[in-house]
Amino acid sequence: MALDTFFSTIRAFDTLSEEAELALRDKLIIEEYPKNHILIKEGKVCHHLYFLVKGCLRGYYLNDGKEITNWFAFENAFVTSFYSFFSKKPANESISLLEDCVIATLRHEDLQNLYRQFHEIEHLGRLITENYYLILEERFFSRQFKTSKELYDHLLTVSPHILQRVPLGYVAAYLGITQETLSRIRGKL
Amino acid sequence: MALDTFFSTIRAFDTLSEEAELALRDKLIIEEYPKNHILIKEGKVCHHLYFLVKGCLRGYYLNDGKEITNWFAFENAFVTSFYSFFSKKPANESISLLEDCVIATLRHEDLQNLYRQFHEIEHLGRLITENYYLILEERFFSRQFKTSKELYDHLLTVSPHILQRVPLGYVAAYLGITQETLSRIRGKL
DNA sequence: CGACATATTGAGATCCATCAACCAATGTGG
DNA sequence: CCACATTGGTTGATGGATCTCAATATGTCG
Repeated sequence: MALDTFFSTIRAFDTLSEEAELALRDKLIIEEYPKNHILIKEGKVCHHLYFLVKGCLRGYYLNDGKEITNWFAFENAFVTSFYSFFSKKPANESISLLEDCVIATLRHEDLQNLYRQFHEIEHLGRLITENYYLILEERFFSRQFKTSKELYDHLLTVSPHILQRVPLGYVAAYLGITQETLSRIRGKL
Repeated sequence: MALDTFFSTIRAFDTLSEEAELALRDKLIIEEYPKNHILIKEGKVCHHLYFLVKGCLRGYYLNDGKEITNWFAFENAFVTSFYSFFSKKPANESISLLEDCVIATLRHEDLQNLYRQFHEIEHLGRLITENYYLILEERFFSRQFKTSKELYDHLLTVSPHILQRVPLGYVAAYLGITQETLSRIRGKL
């Protein structure tokens, strides 16, 4: 079943009681969306937390009218505009699908109720949030201290298949450089 | 009392029951340290969460043998090597005091016990973690899309007094540029 | 095939790091 | 109270990385 990967992902953080797991499972909705579907639109409040079961997608900002891809996600990642989801304010970023995707959806309100009802789910939520904080911190750090070439090489070792699934321009933006620069970095090998 | 500012800070996130607040208060230790004291040393595991009651301090990395200040904190901020504190691995960064400081200290183990014992404290911990995530995300975003001058101007509106307390070089590193560049940006007004 | 997205390459401009000199304020020990 | 070191800040010259603009492949899909 599609939700198996969801539960094995969160089990890496902590195990839930059967009761809590059932309650959580009950609130998750599996949906399929086609490539290029807009999951979150900038300016709108995002009321859902998504878990990407299959496919990949990108988050991007509008800067001077141009889309700047800021991150992407692959299988088994939590996805949302964390800013909007946490703060209930309109999102600054949009999310659009790079492939056909299978996504598990959890309403903000349902999650809050689960947090309230199950201490262990709130515990899990805290651990996952901490983990995402560390990932972001690591990325911030890398941007500051590594050269573009190092960032690119590291990305390739972590996700060797990424260029088969994501256009070069998006990867470049993720690394904080332009597509032309990344193309040149790749050329010089 | 020194802990009043701590509790009014966390009350901005959520209120605790009297029982939970007392249990938390019981585990907090107020300490004073002199300027230049090293609160966290790179390479060591950080077992404490700190709350800065009075004073200011900076976190820095070593890069090519040089200290690069990555952030600083003022009154009413939570401070630690989040990486080390969350993951229990040796810290990548050090923290040193820019002024004499009054600091509330909470042991990692005590915090975990409080989390276990009080759902409401775990709830609070989740909210605060989410909040710190958003602050980091905002900072990451600003770095990507704003010019150094914009970053500097924004910093001045948020913390107009900062240059009275923090040497220019540290501020520059925080903004991701060198001291010389920041000096030039300031000159051209 | 034609249209549109994706990738490469080139040339000039720009921002900023680096290296180095210099200056002002402060502090310290003789 | 002076000589000197230390810290914090400014200024100048140079080079490197990368952005921008533009032209030109290379794909890919209806």
